[in-house]
Amino acid sequence: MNRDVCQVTVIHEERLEKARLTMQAPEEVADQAGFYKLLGDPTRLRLLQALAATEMCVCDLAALLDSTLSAVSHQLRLLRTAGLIRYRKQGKMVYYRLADGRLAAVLLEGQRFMAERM
Amino acid sequence: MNRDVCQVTVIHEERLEKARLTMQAPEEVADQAGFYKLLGDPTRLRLLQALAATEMCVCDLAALLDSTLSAVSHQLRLLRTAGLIRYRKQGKMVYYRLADGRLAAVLLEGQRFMAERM
DNA sequence: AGAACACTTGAGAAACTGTTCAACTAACTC
DNA sequence: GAGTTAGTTGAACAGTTTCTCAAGTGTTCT
Repeated sequence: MNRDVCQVTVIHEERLEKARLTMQAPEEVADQAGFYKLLGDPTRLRLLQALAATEMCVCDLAALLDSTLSAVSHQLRLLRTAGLIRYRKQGKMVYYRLADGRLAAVLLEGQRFMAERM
Repeated sequence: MNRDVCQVTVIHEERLEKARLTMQAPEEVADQAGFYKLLGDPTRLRLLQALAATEMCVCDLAALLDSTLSAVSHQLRLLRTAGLIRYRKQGKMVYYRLADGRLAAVLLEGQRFMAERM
């Protein structure tokens, strides 16, 4: 954080104004960045891609990612508390699924974006 | 990483098969997660949102984010080497812009997703 | 040439992240 | 009840990230 005042010389004040219009408020930016941060880890992204296909229990997910129950459970908790996934208990098993079908759409759009650029 | 073999019991083999179809290959997942990771930092996300509005020099961006030239330059380098932004030099100033208009679309879709969920 | 400006870069510190391991809960089985 | 299985949780550790500070580059100005 800066001391008191921004000492940096502003060159194009009109561009700053234009940019301020399209930018989100600080709190919204934090939420948005938090969302992307969750997608920004390979383990979590694979979990989400898997759950986009079908509901699965933790055991399945651990086997699919060739990981441990513990590691998967920790990551599922993060996705869960962020509201990206939901779960239901059945006996001693816990089934996870995407909370929102539109998340699958967002993931697909991200894949398309990466695939199409050169 | 696991030792040799996955000791986890697979409960629903058919679900794993279904999931494997929608999931990306490991290398693609890494790229995709790397992309989201870049968006997952408030400073970088604000830079991208700003550049989605208009081309700007580093000085402008530092003033806009109330940050330092150094901090902004470090983050711009990450976005630059990832190919998300480009720059042109004009005299002693460096103007940055989004490399791809579709990135602005992706950012907007992300905002819409966050805004619409309850 | 020398000073000023816009920006970049490397190193270091502080904070954060993701995994592992061990201990735990809760449900099912014998 | 004792044992097993599915899953969660907390602590600890290794690795990563982001900022700051100081030093550097290259361009403009006088």
